[in-house]
Amino acid sequence: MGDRENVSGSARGRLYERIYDVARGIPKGRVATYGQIAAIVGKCTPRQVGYAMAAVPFGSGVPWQRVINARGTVSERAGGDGREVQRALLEAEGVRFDDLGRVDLSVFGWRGPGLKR
DNA sequence: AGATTGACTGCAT
DNA sequence: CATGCAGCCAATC
Repeated sequence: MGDRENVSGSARGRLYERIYDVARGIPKGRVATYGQIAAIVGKCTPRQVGYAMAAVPFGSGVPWQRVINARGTVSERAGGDGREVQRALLEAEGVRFDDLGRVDLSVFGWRGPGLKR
């Protein structure tokens, strides 16, 4: 059978799978930026991370909500809604947002794989 | 093969 | 803090 690496219908894994793997490494109650993920994965830019996150299948086990932009804000993605859902999920994990809807990356920002706190 | 878009980043104004 | 511009690379048309 042709091994076509068919991941969830569309898109080949490879790069995506690598990004998902890093995303799964984000501890609960912490958030990482697209640039951070890209740096850990290597050979990939924040755009690709964002693109990969947009392609995350629902319930795939990837904490896509823990991935936000470098400004500590939640990006407004296609569809318009969902941004508030992401915030609710993060708050449920212990991440605190300020009145402007921003997260203090110096406190909740993930420092990297294996490095906790 | 070329043009367009995109859950980004960083710096300049 | 808002807006604009350049760099970046993969997916889509």
